[in-house]
Amino acid sequence: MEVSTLKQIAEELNISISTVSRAINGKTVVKDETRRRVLELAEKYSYVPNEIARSLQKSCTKTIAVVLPDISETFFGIIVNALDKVVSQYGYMLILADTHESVEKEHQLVQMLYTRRVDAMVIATVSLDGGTVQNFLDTDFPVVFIDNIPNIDGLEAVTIDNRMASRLAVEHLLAYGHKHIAAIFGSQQETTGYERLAGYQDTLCANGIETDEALIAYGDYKRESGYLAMKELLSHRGEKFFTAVYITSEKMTYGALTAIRESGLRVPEDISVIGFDIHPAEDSQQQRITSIRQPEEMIGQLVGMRLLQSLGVVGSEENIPSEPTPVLVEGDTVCFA
Amino acid sequence: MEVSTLKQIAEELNISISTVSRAINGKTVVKDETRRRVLELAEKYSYVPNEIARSLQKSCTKTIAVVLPDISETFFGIIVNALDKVVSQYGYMLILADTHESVEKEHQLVQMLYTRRVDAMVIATVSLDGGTVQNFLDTDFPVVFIDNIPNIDGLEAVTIDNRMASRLAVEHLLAYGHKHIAAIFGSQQETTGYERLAGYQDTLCANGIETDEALIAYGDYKRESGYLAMKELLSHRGEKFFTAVYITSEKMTYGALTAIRESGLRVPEDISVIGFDIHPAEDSQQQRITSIRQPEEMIGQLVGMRLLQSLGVVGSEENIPSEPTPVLVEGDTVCFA
DNA sequence: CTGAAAGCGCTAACAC
DNA sequence: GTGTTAGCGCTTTCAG
Repeated sequence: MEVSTLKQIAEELNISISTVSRAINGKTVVKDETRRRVLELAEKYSYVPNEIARSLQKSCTKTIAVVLPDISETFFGIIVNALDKVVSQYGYMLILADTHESVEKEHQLVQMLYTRRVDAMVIATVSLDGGTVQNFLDTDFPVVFIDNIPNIDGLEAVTIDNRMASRLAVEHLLAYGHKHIAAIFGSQQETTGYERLAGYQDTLCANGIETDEALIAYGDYKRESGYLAMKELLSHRGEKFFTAVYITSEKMTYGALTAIRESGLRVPEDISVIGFDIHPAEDSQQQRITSIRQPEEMIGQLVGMRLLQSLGVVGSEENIPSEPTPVLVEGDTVCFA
Repeated sequence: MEVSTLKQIAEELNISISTVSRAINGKTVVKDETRRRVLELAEKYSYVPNEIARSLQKSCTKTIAVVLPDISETFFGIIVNALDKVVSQYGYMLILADTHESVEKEHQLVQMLYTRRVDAMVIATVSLDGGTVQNFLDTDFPVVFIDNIPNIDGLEAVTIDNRMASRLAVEHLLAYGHKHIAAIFGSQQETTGYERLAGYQDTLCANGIETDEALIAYGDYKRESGYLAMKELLSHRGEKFFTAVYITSEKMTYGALTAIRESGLRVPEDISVIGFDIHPAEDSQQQRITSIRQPEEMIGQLVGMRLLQSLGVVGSEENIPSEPTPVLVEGDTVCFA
């Protein structure tokens, strides 16, 4: 890195540091001649302002923390990409904290981010009780939650209507004549688990179908749990028959598909499947799975706008994109029984 | 954020700031009683050290910049995830700069990172001539290149042997009896474009097959260009027949597959396809494309270790994983003519 | 228009 | 063991 400082330039020119600072920042009025000389020398020494010093002085780092369980999930990748696009226009940069799905690591990282004096934070917490961010709740530190929202009042969150997501899935299946719809959900302690289950039950109920506990299984969003949950459902498909299954996460869907294939059943001929957050490789695959999808790009933008507003860099009158809405993306080859 | 500082604690306790600092950092010896009182008050005030002030003083930020064209590409996501895992163990955090494939933005972001005094940088540059990072070349600032390596001597880079990658692909095709192998490459100004082409040609040559320029098309790694390149190849397939095509990026492969499908040809019955960096949704899809793959996780780890060494936080005797090697992952249903 | 002075919060000699 | 002193590099009153 460079070594030159305002001080060096000031000494060389026999003027004060403040004048050099002013010349470089173009803040207040500086004599043209002076500015010219300063800028010239700055160029010569390839002066690079020290943002750290500036941050200390202004107690603001122009940095936004992004805390995620796994940046390699496409879902998060797209959100971060879109978020970056928005906030970088205002000079903010993202500092990434990958918790690798660990609550302890999340605690630790949030603490570190705290010491680094990030200006704001967006977090997809894996801490079910929101314990990680308890400290922020009473402060005016801007935090926006995504994906998993702790069940605490007054949190700023950007998320889809998870009940609606389930409704879309179930109604789609019903429209195709399915009456026995199994499902796999995540932890009931997370909104993404609880709300999706509720939407599933409500929709069945509204259509005069009684919820059958035996058709519901639970997982932890990871692949293996989807596999096991599906195995279980399939194991008593004899007594508890079903023709379709709704699986509420990408990885669990993949696991479930493996289980179905291993059982010798075909999708969608024998069992219709609706997944969640499935990112098909565009339209290249011959066989695509029908899936509920979230508008990641819009979520990223929304989070960015909200953050920028909290930070006071854009006015609250700015037009913010509307709430993100889940959609059902139909697969190429899915024809229901 | 918290407001309490060492100074506040010191005043409250009527001791010096340095003692408080020492007590909290556990550096030198402090009387037990003193430490106890300091820690107690720190707890009460929920004191959070200011890393910014620390950075300024120590002129080191414990921050590593990651400059990428698109974080939502799974390839990069996995690398970043693995990199983070390694460096976070040593207290380093990643600051992410998404260039959105733009050279100007890359320039601008690298400049910003520079002012933020990041300690090191890993970059997948889109600046073909390496112009973005020219400034670093003579300094001892640690920079590791990935993916696209500017053609400049003495750069630290972590990348696969792209010639070998092509050799794997071509030999695989040859082994299945293909004699007419078309291919789509990226810009010849980038190593990822140039080396892959060279490997393709060398391998054909070594097997007594003359390279036919008419079977080679070029793209820019994006989806649309793969589509167009494939269209072109297919358009004169009458004169220049081929039974297989090797496509050197994930997105171009998807584009090409669309083109093939539109032409009414089937994969792999009519045309065998080998892609690059294809991330199949695990084993869930019935049809998977054969692909050259890079060990992203290892690349991330390797980059992390290298960086840590340059930063002097791990000794150079540490055992570093060996060079990443490309592999060929065979698809489920690909049976060659 | 420019300079002097104070300070952001912390660390690191160097004395006592 | 603990206090004093000096900054790290910059911004920002407040005078002149």
